[in-house]
Amino acid sequence: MATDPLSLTFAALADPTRRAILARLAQGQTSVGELAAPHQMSLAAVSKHIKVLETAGLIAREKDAQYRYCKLQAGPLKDLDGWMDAYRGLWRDNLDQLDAYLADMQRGDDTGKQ
Amino acid sequence: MATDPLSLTFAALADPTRRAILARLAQGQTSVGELAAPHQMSLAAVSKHIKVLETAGLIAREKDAQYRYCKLQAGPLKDLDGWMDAYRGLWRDNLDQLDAYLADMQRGDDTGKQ
DNA sequence: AATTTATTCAACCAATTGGTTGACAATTGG
DNA sequence: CCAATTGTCAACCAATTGGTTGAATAAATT
Repeated sequence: MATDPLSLTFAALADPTRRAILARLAQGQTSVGELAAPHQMSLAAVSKHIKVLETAGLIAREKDAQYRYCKLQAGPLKDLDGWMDAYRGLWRDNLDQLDAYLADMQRGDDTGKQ
Repeated sequence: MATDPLSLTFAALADPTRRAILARLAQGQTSVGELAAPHQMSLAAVSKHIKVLETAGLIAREKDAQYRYCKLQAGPLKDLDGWMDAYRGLWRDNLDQLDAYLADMQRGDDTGKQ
């Protein structure tokens, strides 16, 4: 796998379990055990997922007694949002094309397709 | 790998070569050969990358003579943008916290950290 | 018809992923 | 001190990834 920050972020998010963990953390920080509870896999497996998120910079850990509290870090998400900036205009255009196409269809005019 | 649409999209984007291909396609449609040219790997390798993007729905192919023209499809990017909606408020908050922290530091006031 | 151009397919390879289990470490509470 | 709780680490496994090369397909050109 590529190790540049953006690739790490995308790769970390390419898993439903990890996205669920992130969604949970969006509500506030929690321990690894609580994060693992909803998932039907071993604690070790969730621990690995959390490490992937941490490596991507998407979460940070804070140690308190025998607990490791995880909290979401927005930085990489913000970078991802920045990456998307280059494409946002594009799907607006796409929709415009679709609108034009549909309008043509309703008019029974097919010159719009060329 | 998970096969749900969002996971496919994130996974497809978790590679610099594939993001470069997408960036190129944002300028307009091109053949596989032209997409491959800037990359120092075999054409077959690029062809595979393109298939990954296609499977994720990020590009579509149109056949013309012996060429396959690829064009960007914005749908999955739009979905990704929608997924981000749940997190955008969050990094605004994070930045606010950072601002508050930095302001405290400058004032020599550390009560803001608790 | 034969050749060139453009692309994919198939087989292969090393490295990585996502899961398992069992052992280990750290901390708390009886 | 001892036991329970919380989490990580290490070894292992099957499946997937990202690359290679060489053969196959399809259309254009000569």
